[in-house]
Amino acid sequence: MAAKGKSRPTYAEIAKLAGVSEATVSRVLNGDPKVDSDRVAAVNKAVDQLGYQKNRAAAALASGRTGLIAVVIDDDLSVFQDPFWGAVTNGISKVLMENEMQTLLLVAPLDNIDSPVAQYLQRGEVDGAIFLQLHKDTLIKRLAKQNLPLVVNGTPHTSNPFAYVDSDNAGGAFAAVKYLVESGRKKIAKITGDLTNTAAEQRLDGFQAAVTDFGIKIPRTLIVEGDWSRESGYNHAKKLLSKNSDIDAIFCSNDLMALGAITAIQEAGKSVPEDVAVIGFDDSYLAQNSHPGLTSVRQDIAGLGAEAAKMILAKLRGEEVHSEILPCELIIRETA
Amino acid sequence: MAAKGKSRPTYAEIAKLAGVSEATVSRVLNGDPKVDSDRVAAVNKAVDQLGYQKNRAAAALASGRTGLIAVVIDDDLSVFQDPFWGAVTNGISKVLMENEMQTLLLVAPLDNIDSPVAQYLQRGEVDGAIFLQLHKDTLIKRLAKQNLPLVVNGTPHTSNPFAYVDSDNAGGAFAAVKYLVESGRKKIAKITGDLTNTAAEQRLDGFQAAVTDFGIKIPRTLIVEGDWSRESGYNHAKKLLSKNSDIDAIFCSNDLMALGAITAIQEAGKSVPEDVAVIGFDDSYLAQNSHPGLTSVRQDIAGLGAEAAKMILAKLRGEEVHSEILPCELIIRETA
DNA sequence: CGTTTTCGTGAAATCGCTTTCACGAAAACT
DNA sequence: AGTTTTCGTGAAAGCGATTTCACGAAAACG
Repeated sequence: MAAKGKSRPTYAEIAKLAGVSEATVSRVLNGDPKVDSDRVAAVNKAVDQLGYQKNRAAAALASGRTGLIAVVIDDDLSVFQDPFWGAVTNGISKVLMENEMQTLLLVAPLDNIDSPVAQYLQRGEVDGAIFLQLHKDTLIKRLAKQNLPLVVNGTPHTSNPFAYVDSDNAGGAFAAVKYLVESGRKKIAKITGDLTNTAAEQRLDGFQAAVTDFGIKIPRTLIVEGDWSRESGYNHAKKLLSKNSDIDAIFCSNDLMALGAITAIQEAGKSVPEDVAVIGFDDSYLAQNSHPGLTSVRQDIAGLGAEAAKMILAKLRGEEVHSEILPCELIIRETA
Repeated sequence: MAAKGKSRPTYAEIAKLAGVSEATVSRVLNGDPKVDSDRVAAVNKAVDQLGYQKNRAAAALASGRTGLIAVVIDDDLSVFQDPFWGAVTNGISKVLMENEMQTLLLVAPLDNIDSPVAQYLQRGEVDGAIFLQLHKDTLIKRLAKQNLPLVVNGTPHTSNPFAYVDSDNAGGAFAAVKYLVESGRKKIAKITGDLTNTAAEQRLDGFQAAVTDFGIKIPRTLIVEGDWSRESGYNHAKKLLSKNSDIDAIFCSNDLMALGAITAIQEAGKSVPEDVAVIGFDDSYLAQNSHPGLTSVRQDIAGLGAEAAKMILAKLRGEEVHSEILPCELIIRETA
């Protein structure tokens, strides 16, 4: 009576072939250590022989674990305009896949705490979540309270007990300034990102730490707040240069503003890097393909994703997880 | 005896509260039209009252439908370096989510037909798949044979019955050339992409169609094959200019090569666009943020994703699906 | 008005795996 | 040697939906 159809094999067949119970099959397939090794071998052999592959839905229903990790992206931020988050997601996906977990992409506005995404996450349809660049942490807090394992990419504002991964923004900024100082620059301007953003804040902190460390005096007026856009880099640089003709370097908190600054510098009749050196941040596609080549601080983007994934996996295993800060590297090209 | 715990409600509770059977609950929740309207109302009311949310795993096990669509990305192509695929994925995700489906991200090398990804797809753990930029179609063919609904993003080589979405590459190229001709350019060079790629091919076709249409003569030597890289744009442009000092426009099959070409033109002591006009393709982040602003052919990237998603959904509904070609738009900036 | 269809409905089987529980055998204790 | 623990194992009870099937009532038929 046994269906010899084309349908995929189940535990029943494996159990019969291996001469054990279905319970034992389950134990073997889930790596339970206390199964007699002969039986383990028998089951594995049967599995191979039948070309068995587990039905995830059934496993999920029975165990309550879906094998899915959500990558949550705030739509508002037009996150995918920049390849940055794509690369991070890529890194996440790779590590998860190696661990037989899958990546579920959740792109949606996160403003509303009762949005479909929020509901989805609370419904237990994923085993964990990785948030990319989160601002408001109301949702996160709630989810954390519900014991959904989660990891944040980027430093959260509040000192909540969220595990997070981030680049060493301050360290990267420090290295950039160090390099500028060592190449003889004295009057270094800084165009920050939107300072409500922790990354922008940290990059500024690193700048100031370096300035202090190297004992150079930078007047307050040389530090201005941009908004990450090319225009903001252009406008700020223009203003800075008109008021301070002796500026010999501008450090921008991202590449886009750096490119804007370069345009402003050139329009002011000065050359880069001879008159004014420029350093960006991110070592984005833009920096890599600009002309002249933009010197920039590179983040370990794939690493950011990979670490986040590893952290989630560790959490699922019930391990204690600590936040991680990944080092940045200064990539020297032509503008500094 | 009924557990009044915190666990989520199930059909059993809804059925009891609404005074109907579980079967009817299922019918209502799945939109079966032939249920008495009073009962529909009763069930809906109970659902609201209990704050019920369906358990996907259970539904998946029972129905064989997972509610998941895979977005398959070939890792080889470092697809996420360019925000293009991220944007497409974003578009897909949005449409799927509106239809209560989720996006499963599968990033992996697709060379091996027995790779984990391939297995995963064949295992029926997703209801359908959208392939981004696929080259070898061995895997696709096999999956199609297994009746996995799938849609390809980008025109496949073979004239297989795969449904696909693509931009009107030829049309976009045609428009670019038309614009060049209308602004008085006579000697237009073309740097193509890697011609094993269908998009590169189509962009060349469009170029040639326009050239023929407008009755201008372009010597063979003005059409060269690049490889999408900045260097290839630079090198080809340099060579072209040295041999043909009267070139007054270069149309490149992507933005990166266009930027390379601009550098070459400027190094040759000519100005853009006065001496030589340049048009790129993709209207990428790069084009939008270059200086001078790069004139480029924009694809409807989000539309590409959205259409692909809609096509998959239609296929799931059992509808006949036809491939779609989305129009491109010439974005005029400063280089032409 | 009797007979055949159609229609809405509920009971119950099912999807394939996980996990609790109980049990006998072996190991570790008095 | 007798008792208590530990250990590996299988039977069986879920997990929470979907779907088939059969049934009575209503509609349509002759």
